[in-house]
Amino acid sequence: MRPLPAFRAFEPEELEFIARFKRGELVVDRGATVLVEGSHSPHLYTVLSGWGFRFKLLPDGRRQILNYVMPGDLIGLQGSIMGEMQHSVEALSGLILCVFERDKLLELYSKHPGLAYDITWLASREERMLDENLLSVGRRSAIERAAYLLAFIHERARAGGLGTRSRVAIPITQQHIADTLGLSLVHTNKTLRKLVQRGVIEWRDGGCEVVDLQKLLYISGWEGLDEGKRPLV
Amino acid sequence: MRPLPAFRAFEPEELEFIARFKRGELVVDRGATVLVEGSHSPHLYTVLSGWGFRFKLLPDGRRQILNYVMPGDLIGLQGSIMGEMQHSVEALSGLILCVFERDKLLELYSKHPGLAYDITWLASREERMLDENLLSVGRRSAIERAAYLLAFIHERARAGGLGTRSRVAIPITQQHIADTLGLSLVHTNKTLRKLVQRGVIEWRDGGCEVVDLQKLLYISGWEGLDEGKRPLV
DNA sequence: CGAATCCTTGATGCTAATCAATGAGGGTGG
DNA sequence: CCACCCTCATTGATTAGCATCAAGGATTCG
Repeated sequence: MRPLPAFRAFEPEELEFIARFKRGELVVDRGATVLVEGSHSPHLYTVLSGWGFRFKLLPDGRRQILNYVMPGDLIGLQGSIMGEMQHSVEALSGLILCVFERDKLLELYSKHPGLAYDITWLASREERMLDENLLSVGRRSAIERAAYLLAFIHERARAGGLGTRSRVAIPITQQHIADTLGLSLVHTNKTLRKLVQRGVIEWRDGGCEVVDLQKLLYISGWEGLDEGKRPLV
Repeated sequence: MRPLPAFRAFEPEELEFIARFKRGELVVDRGATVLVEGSHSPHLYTVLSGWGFRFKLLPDGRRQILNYVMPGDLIGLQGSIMGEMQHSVEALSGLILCVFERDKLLELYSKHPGLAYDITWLASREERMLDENLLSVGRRSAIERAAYLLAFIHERARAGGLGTRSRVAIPITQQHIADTLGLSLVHTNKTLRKLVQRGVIEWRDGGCEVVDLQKLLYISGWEGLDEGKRPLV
């Protein structure tokens, strides 16, 4: 994954530290829960392959999906830094994770300021994505939200090297989209049908694909992702 | 502010570095904009006193307030780390800011890993607050959202040492609340009236005060803030 | 073949948006 | 000092967007 154009180049000693920092790999099945709200995980993970999502639940079961996780994303940082996980993470597809020891995070901060900075970069980027999602859920109409979300996921996936030739199969159900947008399942379905009818997306066999990104961006009123090189811890 | 029970103790050399890191103080009037979306600010700030809010705008003027900033909060980190501000910040009251040089952030990371860790802690905490706000806007009803928001602001302010004897005057208009909750001004007013009638909050002269925190928490279905010691950069 | 999961569609009702208007301070300039 | 304006809060009437209810179809899997 490192050679991908999206990722910054690392120093040899940084790579060496990361290799030592790494504890092992974890394979998670589709639908399994990786991290649970309220738990104290001794680990921190980097996604090597697959898709997942972060979410929170209300006591009565209402679910809000906060963001999606894709290869290169760090998960469990909040739990490592603040003690207790405040959200859960579930696998959308089979997931391979690189496992890190939470306790070694302090060592990373003292010995590798460049990597520490990268971690802050990732945290900052997550915040940026959340800001945009909150804007969407709070102020955009149903169709704008749906268009924004799909364009956003599509762009992120493309930037991370997923899919082939501008096409990405997004492994998601309409229930996930509904829980991300803060809409009901039924209304989400009706909204997505409109996008399909306008020919901007296609929906097939348990997933979705963006057909016309430009039109999707236009509907959402969003300008698209604009990230330079990013770190990969 | 440092002696407050909410903040962690620092080492003398850390304090010394922070003092050198500090560039000066900035006084901002109520209603003024501190940081603008799209700009490249050479500075990073810590709030010394006053209230403000972070927000984003859609091209047609719809506004979403993302979070509130209070004494001890760091603002502009996103801009410093990722280059361009992706949100704006406006002063809700008169604001005094401690100004830091963006360029010295790298030096901080190399020489003071403890402080670097603190900055990540703060970023992580911001993410946690955003997660909770997103859950609120996406999945809670109007009255739950309003109750949650006011309880949340109240608790944060109390934890930061604002107000006296469990009472805090929150310097906010109903338009701000509406733009935070993703509701219209009219509906927000009607919802707040219900909270006033139930005797859980009071609304007076351009602000709001929580009267019965327990009942407010009950209405919102939220369990309250639970932070231990926090850093203050 | 029955069960489970996911998608789809129509009917109905409620929550919240929009429209419209009024009132209560506070500040400013004549 | 008062008339005017501006901001903010408030309230009623109407409309629209979305939720909820209900049911059925398609596909996969054991």
